[in-house]
Amino acid sequence: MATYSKLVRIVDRQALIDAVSDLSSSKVVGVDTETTGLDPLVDRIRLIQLAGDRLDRVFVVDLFELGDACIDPLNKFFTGPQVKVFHNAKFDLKFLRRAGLRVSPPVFDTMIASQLVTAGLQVGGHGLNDLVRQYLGKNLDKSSQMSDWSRELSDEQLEYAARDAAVLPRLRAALAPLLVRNGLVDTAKLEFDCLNAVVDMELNGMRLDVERWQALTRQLKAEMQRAAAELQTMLRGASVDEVSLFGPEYQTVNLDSTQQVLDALRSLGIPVQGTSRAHLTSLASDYPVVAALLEYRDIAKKVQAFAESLPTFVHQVTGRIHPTYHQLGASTGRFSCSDPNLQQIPRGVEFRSCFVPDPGCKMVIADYSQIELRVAAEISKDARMIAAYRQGQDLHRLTASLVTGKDIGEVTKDERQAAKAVNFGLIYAMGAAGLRAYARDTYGVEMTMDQAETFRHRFFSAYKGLGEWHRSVAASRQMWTRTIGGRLRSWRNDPKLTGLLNTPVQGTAADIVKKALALLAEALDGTDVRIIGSVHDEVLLEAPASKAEYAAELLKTTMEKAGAHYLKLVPIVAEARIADSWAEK
DNA sequence: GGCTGTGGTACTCG
DNA sequence: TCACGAGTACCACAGCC
Repeated sequence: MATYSKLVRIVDRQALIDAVSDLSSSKVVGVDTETTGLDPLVDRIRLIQLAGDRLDRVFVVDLFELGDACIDPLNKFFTGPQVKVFHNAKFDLKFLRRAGLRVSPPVFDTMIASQLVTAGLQVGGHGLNDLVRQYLGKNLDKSSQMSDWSRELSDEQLEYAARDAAVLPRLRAALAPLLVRNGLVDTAKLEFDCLNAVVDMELNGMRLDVERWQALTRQLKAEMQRAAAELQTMLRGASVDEVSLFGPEYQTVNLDSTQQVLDALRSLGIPVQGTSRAHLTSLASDYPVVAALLEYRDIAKKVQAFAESLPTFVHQVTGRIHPTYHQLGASTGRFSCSDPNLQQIPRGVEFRSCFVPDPGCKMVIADYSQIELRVAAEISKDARMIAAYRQGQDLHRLTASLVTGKDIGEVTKDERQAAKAVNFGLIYAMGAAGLRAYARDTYGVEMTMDQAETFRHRFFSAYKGLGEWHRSVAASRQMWTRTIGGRLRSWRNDPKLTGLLNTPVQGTAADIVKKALALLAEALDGTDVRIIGSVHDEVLLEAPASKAEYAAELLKTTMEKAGAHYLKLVPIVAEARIADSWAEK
């Protein structure tokens, strides 16, 4: 598949300067890299391929030949006005950054563009080869992809490298009209603009106080063993004689097997439907063995999923944890995170206090205040919610006063807590039964079925706009939704009402966080304040102690500015703090 | 008997 | 029995050599 006529291998500085000059005639330049491995913290870039859309040549820059002589000319190009087209830009940007090269917008990522236009519908892959096949009707030979790029390069390798870059401007030309047609230009720009922040978060990672973590792990494991032994004895209650006859090894239950645990509970005469927490909580007060099981589960989860696994992710070179952020990992537009998933580290102080800044540094942490409720107020245009937020009122307290009939000043702590469950549950059209269960399990709030029904009724009498929004979405029978920023999600089969309501709210919150990250990456470029993580409504920075105040102020104002970019009726508030670990409030 | 992949369950987060 | 969105660990099972 010939997509270019000439491959120009660049091995000296002057040739590179000439090449960059030639490329200035192109508005769009495909960029790809070949690296000696997959880890930007260990491996190195061998080649950078540049393919201008107005040239029939592809420049293949050999970094092993050029060394640091490439930095200035390439930085001139990468900060220039041309659209730099990548496929899976995050991968290349991380390696480029490590080589001292920073790419400024405009950037176009064909993988992200493809994910956006399919809007959450599964359509096969978004690999480069998938896109070339789909949009250009050709097949790419990827056989050189995993070849050894650290030695003398064969013609075949060079051709492969050039071809991957050459195809990118053409892919962009195919994808850009689809973004336009689907109203996704702003969303695409948002995603492209926050690439540098994602690169920051992955390259910087977070520091784990390993000794502290290991001490925690030892303690949790001891607790787990105690809990397991106790539970094991209680589960064998019906067959104590057998145990005394055949020894303690007899009839042990695999505590991690729901099947065996269920059988054991039933053989004790306990009427269990399933072994999930929802089934068990109501039985815990009557059956000590059930309480023991819940306690064991609690500790076992912490040991197995977190305590033992996290240290395996500490990087050999940096000593930090570098997770992978999946920019479009969730179909609402949120990030997902893996290897490890730092977005689900338990909230408890004992865990989060192990995440610490480097010596001499502070963590600067900010989160949005009730962002989803605020977005729901904006989308539904509910007059009462909007007024409350404009006046800086506490919405949970307001809801408590509306459903109890009390004055705002007389609302108790417990009532406010109950109202939290009411707010979060009911904005997405939860039923009374669901509300009751949700309030109990999530907030420890007990309410009768009648109370739940009454709360629900009063809630929608108070927030009429919210109810109207629910009715209009239910009546629309739409197969798609959009966030305020225009992000699209489509369904193949009839979506549930709750999904139709939740997606634009969660997605708009994601738009806001991404906008904040994009602004931050730009504002912090060239400083020693680092973006180290993001958890849905929270952004974490690490800064030298002397700059922590500045960073906190910048973080708060930037996050609020991002909110104001999307929300016009409701103010968005972010709260920042300076801390010596992730745990401090 | 041991390996791999898959689906289900349970639990963590916002 | 739980509003939405995720990832991971574990078990159970099917299919394979």
